Amino acid sequence: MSVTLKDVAARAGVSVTTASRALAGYADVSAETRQRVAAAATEMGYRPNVTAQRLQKQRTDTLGFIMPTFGPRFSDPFFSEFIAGIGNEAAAHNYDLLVSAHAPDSEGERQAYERAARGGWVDGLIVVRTRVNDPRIQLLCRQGCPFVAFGRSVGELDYPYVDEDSLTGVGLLVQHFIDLGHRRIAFISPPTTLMFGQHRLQGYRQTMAANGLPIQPDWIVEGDLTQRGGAEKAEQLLRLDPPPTAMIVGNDLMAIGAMRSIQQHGLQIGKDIAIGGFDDIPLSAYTNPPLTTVHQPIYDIGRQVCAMLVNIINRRPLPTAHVLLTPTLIVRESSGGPVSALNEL
Amino acid sequence: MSVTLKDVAARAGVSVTTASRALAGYADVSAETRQRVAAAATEMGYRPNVTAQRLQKQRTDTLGFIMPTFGPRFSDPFFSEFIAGIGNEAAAHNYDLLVSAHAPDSEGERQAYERAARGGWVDGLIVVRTRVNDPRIQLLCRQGCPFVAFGRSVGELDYPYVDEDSLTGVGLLVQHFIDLGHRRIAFISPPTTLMFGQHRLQGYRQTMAANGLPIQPDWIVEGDLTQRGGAEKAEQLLRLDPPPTAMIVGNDLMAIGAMRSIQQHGLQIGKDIAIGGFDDIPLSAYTNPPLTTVHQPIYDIGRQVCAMLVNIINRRPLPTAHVLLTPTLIVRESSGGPVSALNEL
DNA sequence: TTGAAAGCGCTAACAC
DNA sequence: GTGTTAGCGCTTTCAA
Repeated sequence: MSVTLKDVAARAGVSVTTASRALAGYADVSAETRQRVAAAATEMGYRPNVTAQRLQKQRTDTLGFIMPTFGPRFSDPFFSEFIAGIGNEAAAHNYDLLVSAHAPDSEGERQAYERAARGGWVDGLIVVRTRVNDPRIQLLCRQGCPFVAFGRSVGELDYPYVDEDSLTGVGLLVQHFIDLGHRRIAFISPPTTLMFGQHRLQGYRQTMAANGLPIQPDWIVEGDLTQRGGAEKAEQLLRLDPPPTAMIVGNDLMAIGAMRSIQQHGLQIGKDIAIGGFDDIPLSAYTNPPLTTVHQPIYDIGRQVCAMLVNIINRRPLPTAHVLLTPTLIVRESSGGPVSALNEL
Repeated sequence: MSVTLKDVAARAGVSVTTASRALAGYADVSAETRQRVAAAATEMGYRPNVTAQRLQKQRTDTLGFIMPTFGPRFSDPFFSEFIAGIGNEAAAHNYDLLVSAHAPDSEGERQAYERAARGGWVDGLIVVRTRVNDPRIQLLCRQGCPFVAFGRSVGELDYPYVDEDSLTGVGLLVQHFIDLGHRRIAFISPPTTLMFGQHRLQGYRQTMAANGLPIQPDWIVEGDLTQRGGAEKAEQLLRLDPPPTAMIVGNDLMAIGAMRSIQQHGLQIGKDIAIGGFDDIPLSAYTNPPLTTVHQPIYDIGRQVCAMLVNIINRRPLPTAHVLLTPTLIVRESSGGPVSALNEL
């Protein structure tokens, strides 16, 4: 058992209360007493018991993050970076970060959110990969549990979020390919149960339409955000006759998978077919060829989401409750050069 | 404020004590009382206050993981997978997982471990990327704080760990390249301040020696585990005269960076130069060309480490305190085929 | 079978 | 300035 405040107080020859106030830096403690208490605390190596503080203060000083994992061999680099972002920001505000992992839409996930919403477990939650009619958001809103999401949702619910304007982002990508001369542009969509899946898909549709380009139904397929998924869907697109000359892939991980399939068909990326991704994960600059993509500052988003949540918990006014980041297109070799009329036939 | 045990007790017309025992399933409560209490609890939506339980029980039911982050834009997929592993296992044992992020060897990291070792914050810790003379391990051992590490260390300290036999793993890789006819094999080492860096480097040295192959000092360079680092170091190796015909890279992330540099020099991987990595991250099967590497089951290691920790915390006997996993070589195209005598000259 | 009472370690009114 | 007292919500002796 470790050193308690009581021990320190005894050593300093004061009451527990005084010791508490001395350490908390209250003004109504004589300088001399404060000294004695501080000295005693240091000598004895006193550390306040956080659990006791929490029980008393009725707050946990802990933020929760329930990470949607899709099974083992799950290793989306997104989460490492995002957790580093929230973790660092949380630490800066003296908050702990509780992480748990559950399959999306599973019973376990539901219970975890339920538990959090009940209060007493964490002071607030960070929600990612918002879904259409997201039950998590509905629950948290209903229960009045503080949270901030990375991602918008649909419906009349108003809640604080940070999001990247995926629609515009994919638009940049589509326009880029169109400007290079592509006409048969396919789209490997993220799951459209995810809000950003919808946005990205919509960005594709809208920009194609805005350029007067018809979309073949075959050109749109939905992947699961993994490399494997990307590879499978690209495979499917390559079997079309005629195949697309460009593929826009809903995230970098799938794009990397897609590139692999294409190369296995003996096709050259950037020449026979152009590829664009989304996220700009660090790896995307190191693929062969490097991947054209849309940048998303994950680490900073993590920090920002966390900072907002801390403000909400402490009832501090929020500068803005809805942050929509403007995407940047990162052009690399996978988009290739202008398409010749021949290739386009 | 939410429903407390007191509320439930009042509703059921019993004392708090009885309510507590009824819900805890003690045998000395009449079936009828138990019923009433359970009903009241359900109706009122009672959830025990974990903080109060923790204060009383003098345990947090929480595991800590202090993730060594090397700055923003940090996104090693290792951590996503590892956290998913511990998170799932922890949840299965009704433990929470507290994650914080600190730069290795920083003051912040030291304080975080200090805090954990003091007790009261978490019941135990998971330590990764063990270092030579690791101060974290020394601290935890000294304080008697329960922990399990992923990785061995040096010194007389005996502590529970899971580790992969990196030495043997790299050995497999080196032998594989030697068998293909390579003689000038370079090694991009992980930081040798990390234990696995030492092991991997040693695996390289030993296997080269065992085959009677001399090592040029120039052939060994040290990288920082990132793609960028791998790219830079490969660049450096390519400037050697004569350059190596094969490079073994200390982790897959650096290997991917190295491949990029090599390709930028117009060289063909698997033909002009062979590459091998370590970790078998999911991505390594999707690089161009796919990467020969040594498999490391991160997710399962996370589970196993976590399970061991839970046993230790609950003073249950540990089947084995030291687990050393046997590595498997995954041969893919980046190792190319046999080297011709010509190429080797 | 049940309840009163003590206490986990800390904070905060309120008196002195 | 400092101490007394009363909890935060829960578990657990110990008596009844």
